[in-house]
Amino acid sequence: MQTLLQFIHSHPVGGTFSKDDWGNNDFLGVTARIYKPHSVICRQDDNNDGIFIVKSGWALLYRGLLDGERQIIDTPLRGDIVGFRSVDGPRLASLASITELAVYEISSKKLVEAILSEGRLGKTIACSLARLNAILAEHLMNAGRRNAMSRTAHFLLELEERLSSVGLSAHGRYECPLTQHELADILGMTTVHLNRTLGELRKADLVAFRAGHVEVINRKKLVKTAGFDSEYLR
Amino acid sequence: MQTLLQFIHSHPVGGTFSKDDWGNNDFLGVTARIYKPHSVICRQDDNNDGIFIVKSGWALLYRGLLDGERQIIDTPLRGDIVGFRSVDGPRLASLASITELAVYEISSKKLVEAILSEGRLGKTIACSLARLNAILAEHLMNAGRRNAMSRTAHFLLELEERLSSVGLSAHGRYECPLTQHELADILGMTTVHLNRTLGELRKADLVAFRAGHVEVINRKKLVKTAGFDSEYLR
DNA sequence: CCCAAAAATTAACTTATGTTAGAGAACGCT
DNA sequence: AGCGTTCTCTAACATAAGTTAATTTTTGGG
Repeated sequence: MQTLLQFIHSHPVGGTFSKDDWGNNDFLGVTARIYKPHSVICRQDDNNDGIFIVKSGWALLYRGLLDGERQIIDTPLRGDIVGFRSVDGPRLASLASITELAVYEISSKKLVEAILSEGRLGKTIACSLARLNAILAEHLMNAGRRNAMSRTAHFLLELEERLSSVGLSAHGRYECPLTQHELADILGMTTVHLNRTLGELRKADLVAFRAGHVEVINRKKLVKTAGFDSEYLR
Repeated sequence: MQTLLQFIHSHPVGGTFSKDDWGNNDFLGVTARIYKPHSVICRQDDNNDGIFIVKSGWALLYRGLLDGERQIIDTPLRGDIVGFRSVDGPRLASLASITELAVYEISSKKLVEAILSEGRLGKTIACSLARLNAILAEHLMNAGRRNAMSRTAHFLLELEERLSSVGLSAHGRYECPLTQHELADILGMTTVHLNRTLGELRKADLVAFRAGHVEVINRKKLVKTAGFDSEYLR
């Protein structure tokens, strides 16, 4: 079985983890786990304090409203950190797997201890969180200031970029196991309207999203309609 | 003049900074600055790498789209950190003062050096970023899944809570120098519609926002229409 | 290979929010 | 105190996106 050390060493993504980050703690308390597709890894409002680092697979991080609606906050991908909070307290969001999902788990307390004794780790985590910040800020732009078409285009380009940086996309093609319903939840719109929008994007020969597969057809036009600049993902 | 040390020590907000955080670095390279109202502190796409910690005053952190529209990402308040990036590169957002704004500035490189040598600082920054993440995630909920009325209600309650935690609000009242135009940019809607919405909130005796002053009138009903739970701000 | 369930698609209709335009109110100079 | 500028507020109208509902297609288990 691959250790967190090996994983982090071989996938310098999300926060560019490296061996030195963990100093002499030697990964005490880190557990590797595999979840089945469509299982709930942790629930909003729960009081356990585990933090997850995605090893492989697709997941959804989401928050529910009182009326039963939910908004997907992010789709954590390989190397991303999930569940780090500034203070003790219940979880702010739920995490569910879409595909089979492999993660490393570590308790919040252990991680904080490790950060305190090893400056490099603190830097790594801070950088990873700063990147997540940038992604969330861009999603906020999407939700607030872009229409359905450019919003959808923008997110499909973001996914391509993020997947490509971890070796899961090439030549404008990638596998995306999200249903239209899930994608609509991410983009803060209705399934029906997303479907209309995907149709338009296809008809305009910009991107095609069918059967779990995304294909960028006319990148130049797509980037333009999306108003996409990948800088925020660096 | 107050030093960053003293400030951070006396305002354990945002990331609960404390004296030890800075170890033996003794705040080298930290500058205190004061900006006039309505000045631009830093610009999106600029290449300087300064990081700001807000000491007092109101500011807007925003990102512009190509078509000239902008989305306000956050309103950094006392104790908040602005501008930390995961990698070198141009700024992702602009920062502008609304009122007179006092900040501490430190170069990104210096801050990273300090983090590397002092674990506590890394923890502090990471926690502060985690809190900002939670705030952005909640704004995303707002933009994606709440209508104009609950969105507005939610943000006014958030401001109250954040200001209250730094001693700038009490008894459901606080000063808020934002114009309706700025508030609309934050909430991702038009000035006209925000105006309508504020009118409704006033007529329903939930909150009143007039002349730079906010007053919560019926908290219980307001919290309910907003679907507000302050946990994410802790 | 078939069937049930889930996902995608389309259509008709409704509604929340955007747009444009203008008038009144407040603010900040000089 | 006056005057221009920036805010606030309203109204009439336009439209993107939501709702409901039904049909077709795909998927996965037995």
